[in-house]
Amino acid sequence: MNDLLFELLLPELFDYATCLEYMERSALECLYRADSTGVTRLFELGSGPLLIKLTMRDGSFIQARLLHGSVPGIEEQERLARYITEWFDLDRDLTPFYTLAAADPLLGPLAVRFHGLRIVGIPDLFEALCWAILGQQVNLAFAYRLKQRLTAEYGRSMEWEGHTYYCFARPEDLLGVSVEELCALQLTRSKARTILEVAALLARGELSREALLDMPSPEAAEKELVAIRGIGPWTAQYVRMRCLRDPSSFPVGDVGLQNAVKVLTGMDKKPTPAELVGLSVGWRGWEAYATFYLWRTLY
DNA sequence: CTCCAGGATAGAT
DNA sequence: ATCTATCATGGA
Repeated sequence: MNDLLFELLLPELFDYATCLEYMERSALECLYRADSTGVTRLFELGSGPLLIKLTMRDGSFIQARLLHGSVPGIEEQERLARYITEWFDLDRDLTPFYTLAAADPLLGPLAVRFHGLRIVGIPDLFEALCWAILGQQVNLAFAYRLKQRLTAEYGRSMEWEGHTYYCFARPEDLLGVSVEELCALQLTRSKARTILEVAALLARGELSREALLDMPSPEAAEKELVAIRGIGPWTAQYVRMRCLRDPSSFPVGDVGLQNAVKVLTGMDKKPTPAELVGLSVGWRGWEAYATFYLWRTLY
């Protein structure tokens, strides 16, 4: 099966190959498979599981093809199209970012080197929160393993042509689960407790992406998230950046960001958050993109 | 054994 | 409101 479902017109300043290079960076990523031909991912948006492959046509369209599953209805296809748009930040006009980057000694070379790279997002709030929580204070390789175990245990999967594709667990999938069960997957008690708390809040409708986006400001949404035990500034800013799509989010406490700046500027030690704020005066409004491009230099 | 990794919290100052 | 001791797990 290889049905073309729909096409999305790509914006200016978008480079699919550059985005794919970023997505190929970790062989440990379990929630999609990326190679130079495209990205394949398992979706659950309504009636049943859909294995979707995104490819490029003519350098100006993304094609969504159904590899396996029953052909979704129009409403489900619209949800899929919205997901893809969010995933690759297709609605964003990057012109202002490239203008300011060109005048910035740190970002200038990166804007050339990674031209057309978008912040690859995590549209699903539960997945974004879990990924951020799992990534707290551990190296990325270990964070990927934790996510893989969590997904294999509580998510769903599909075999197709010799590969296994996974869907991340939904909040409801974790409702009866205990802290001990998650600790058995090598999560710390804090990560386990926080993920279960977030799952419960989402399942009860007391937390949602829509509600966070409806708040008066991204800062207000961040405050809401930080009120949850186990979610600090870094986690909330990370979610602002990759799920809520706030281009001005700036996770200054991020060790990866600090290391990237240290290496690129030749500093003898990592910059403090205050120093990062000082460096970023020219990035106003686009700190998240600056951060993402700086992270990109680490791989 | 030590130090670090895409931190957070409670308690002290 | 800002510092610091502590937690906690795997990798180098």
